[in-house]
Amino acid sequence: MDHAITPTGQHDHAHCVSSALAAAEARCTGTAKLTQSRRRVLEIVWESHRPVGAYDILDRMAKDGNPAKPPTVYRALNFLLEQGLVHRLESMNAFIGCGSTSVDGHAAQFLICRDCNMALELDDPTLRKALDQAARNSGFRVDRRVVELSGVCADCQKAA
Amino acid sequence: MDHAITPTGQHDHAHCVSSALAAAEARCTGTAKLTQSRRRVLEIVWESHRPVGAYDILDRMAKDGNPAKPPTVYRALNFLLEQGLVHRLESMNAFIGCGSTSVDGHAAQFLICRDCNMALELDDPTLRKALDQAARNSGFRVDRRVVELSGVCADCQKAA
DNA sequence: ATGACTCATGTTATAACATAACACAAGGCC
DNA sequence: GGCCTTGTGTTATGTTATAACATGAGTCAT
Repeated sequence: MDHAITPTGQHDHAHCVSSALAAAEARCTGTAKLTQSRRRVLEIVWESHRPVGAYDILDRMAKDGNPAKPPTVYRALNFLLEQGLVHRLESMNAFIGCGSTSVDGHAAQFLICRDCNMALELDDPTLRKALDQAARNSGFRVDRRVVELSGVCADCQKAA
Repeated sequence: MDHAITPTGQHDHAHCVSSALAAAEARCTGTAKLTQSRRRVLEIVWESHRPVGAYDILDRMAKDGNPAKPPTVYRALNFLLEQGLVHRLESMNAFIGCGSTSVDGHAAQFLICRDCNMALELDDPTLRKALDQAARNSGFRVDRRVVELSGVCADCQKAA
């Protein structure tokens, strides 16, 4: 992403979506192709910076006139997860577009506002190192990191 | 807990359970009582240091001769979560006994071994501060922390 | 160009996880 | 006793996710 994303989403979202899609196209050039249904799911995920549930995506597709069944959506989501194009937020059973182009994108941390439901992706290498070091101190080798902090974002604090 | 817990559980587990139960009794002296069914669920959770699913608990209770329905178990689990006696591991939809007596016990971090399924609870204040600081840098106020690192524990690395 | 292979999709059914809503019981307490 | 709070029982249902099997669309070596 070459632009700032604020928690409230006061940004050029069309640009946001188009650059996400472009990045996805660029990444899926090999055997792993960004097919129609995968692209559609990715677009839906990127409609907001709020996490979206698999069944929300299904509803959205039904409204579109392209009704789908759960396996279709879960397959697309799993593909997008593998490609590092979306994240799964474990604490919400929901998905969000990956806003990082870094190699470590899937080591990201999330700040989830319980008021406005916005999820802000951090990609803080210091934090990642601190987490890995803590694990290493216990002899653990870390494969996967789930770091989800819930609370109230700056804007919602002001509003309250 | 006044004793070491190793990832492989090479410890005096009877002591482990009894001190967890004693701590629970001590905590639930006011209006929030540790009733029969709550105690039973807590005991089942403490049978191992592995996260246990709500429906595993139901199965366990059925085998005991005390069959229960899902709401019974979820109510007990919610009570135990409120009292800080168990944790929920979001990335596994499972529950584990809280091995911390500290005030910040619910800010814990977990190391989950994908081979032996053991979950080791860290309660690292440095890590907690680093996470809160990162959130604060984005203007977030943090209410709830989900930090779950999956990988391979020291013993399973040796075994492999 | 066809057979074999791989990858993606469609479809049905069901598994796994969690809660709503209502009825009832037990104990405190004025 | 009447009232209130807290906990439990029960039925039903909501929500999230996957298994299993059939079909189709493209590639590619022979």
